[in-house]
Amino acid sequence: MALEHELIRQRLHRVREVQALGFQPYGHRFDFTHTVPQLLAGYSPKSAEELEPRVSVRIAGRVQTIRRMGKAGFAHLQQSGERLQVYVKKDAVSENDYALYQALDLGDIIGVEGYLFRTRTGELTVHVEKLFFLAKTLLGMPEKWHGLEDIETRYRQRYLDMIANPEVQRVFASRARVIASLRRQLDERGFLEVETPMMQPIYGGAAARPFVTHHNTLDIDLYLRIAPELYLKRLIVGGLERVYEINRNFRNEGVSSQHNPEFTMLEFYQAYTDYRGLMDLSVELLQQTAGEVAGSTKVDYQGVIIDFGDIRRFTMREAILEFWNGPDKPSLDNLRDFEWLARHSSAPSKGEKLADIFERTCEAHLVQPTIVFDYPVETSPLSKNKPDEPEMVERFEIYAAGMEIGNAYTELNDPQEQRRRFEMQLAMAERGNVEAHRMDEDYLRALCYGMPPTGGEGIGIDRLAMVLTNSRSIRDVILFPLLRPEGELGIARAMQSAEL
RNA sequence: GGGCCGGUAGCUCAGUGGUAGAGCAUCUGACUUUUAAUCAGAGGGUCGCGGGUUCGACCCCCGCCCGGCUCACCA
Repeated sequence: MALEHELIRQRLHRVREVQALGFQPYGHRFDFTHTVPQLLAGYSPKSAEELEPRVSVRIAGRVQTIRRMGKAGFAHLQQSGERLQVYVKKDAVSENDYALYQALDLGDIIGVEGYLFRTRTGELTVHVEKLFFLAKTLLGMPEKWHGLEDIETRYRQRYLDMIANPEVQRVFASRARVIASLRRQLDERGFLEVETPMMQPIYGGAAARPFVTHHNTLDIDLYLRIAPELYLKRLIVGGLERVYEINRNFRNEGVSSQHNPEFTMLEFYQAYTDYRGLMDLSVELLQQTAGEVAGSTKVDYQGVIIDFGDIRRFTMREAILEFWNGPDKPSLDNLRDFEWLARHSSAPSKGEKLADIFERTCEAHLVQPTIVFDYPVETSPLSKNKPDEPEMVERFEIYAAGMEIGNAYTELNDPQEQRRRFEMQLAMAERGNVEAHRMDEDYLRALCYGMPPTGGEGIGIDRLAMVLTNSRSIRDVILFPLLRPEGELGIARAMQSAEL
């Protein structure tokens, strides 16, 4: 018989025991005076003498350790990833409370009432006078020394990961601070937060394959958005001159340590500026966010200090020259020459060849925060041409830790040119590019009403959070990353057969 | 999708072509300031799944499932 099965039986028996002592195995409200982190922060610096007169506390938490020694014992209660010790002495509590202490299992959630003191070894501890039972665990906790290390289990059962690996909670707290910081900075600058459709009849705003779903009553297929861009720019047409949205995008593509099929993007649009203005704004946003989240513009990422205080800027062609590694180093003129580009890339068009060479030559080297600007028109169907070089557009990307974390451009607001760009994309689609942009007539119509000159930018929240939390995989900053389903667990059956 | 690596007790991991192991956790007992508490004893396994080879397979072979890394693609 499986242990898990047996353990559930044992634990259900414990539930009876707890009830027999007059406690509810799944309690109701518990009013506490402090959280564990509050007590640790407030009283860790205090000496034993400073804990007089007695400081009375009521706290709740999950039992993480138990050391029983006959007529007394210790336990650690964990809350928000931090642990505080409690001491239960037979003489100091009621008979029932001591019996409850004897019946506790690792993982149970309890409350205690008592006062603070320091043990002989100096650890801040609650001297317990009263116990409360709040919730029973029926399954075993991960091992106390190594914790939960199996990566698959950590992602599938994130709650266990958080119990066993308290630093995980801190990562997600930092992720929340990234979002809060960006939101506050944009609000302060007069940007309005909006929400646009996630289910779209025509997808667009990025080069990606979509997820398809179906609405029954209307009997239409809809696409989960790959980007909110075209809706946000409709709002610019309508006069919301500074808008932003922070929410999920969905792209039906590969999964990797840098890609999850659903991911969080900040997109913001500002009328009457251009990509140069956005470069300056981006630098401010990133420096401020790094400072708030990591405590400094210099952050340690996998052993390398990444400095958001010093963000370099290269044109795409300059970046290729800068990071070219090997013989046959090109000149700037080479990078404008179709023949030279064709010798170094098999991508279909001149601009795609340049972008292809850039990605292969530079991306891995862009560890320090870097703005790369001026992109080929073929790869940027929604960006405005450079006036003096129409085959290039006013676009930049922000790289850090070898990843693209931002993408911005002067928005194309000429509807005739936009129409031609869509047609160019349709031609690319005919040649087999499954990610080429679709014709969006409704968006064209909006542009026909006149969109002010505008700069727009997207920042990948997950990747930024990776850099600022020193996380190696995007799955470490997404609470429930996409995994293949596990199949039947059999736990319902085990619980059923263990029922008393 | 390709290549490489992994899946053994609840957790962390050993293991060998010949009856499946350790530590922690669990259960029983001792212990009134311990802290990876300690001490004595006990239980717990379809060795990811399915085939094959073999007198005999956790181990060798084939297929499949799940995960990690990496390449391709993408942000």
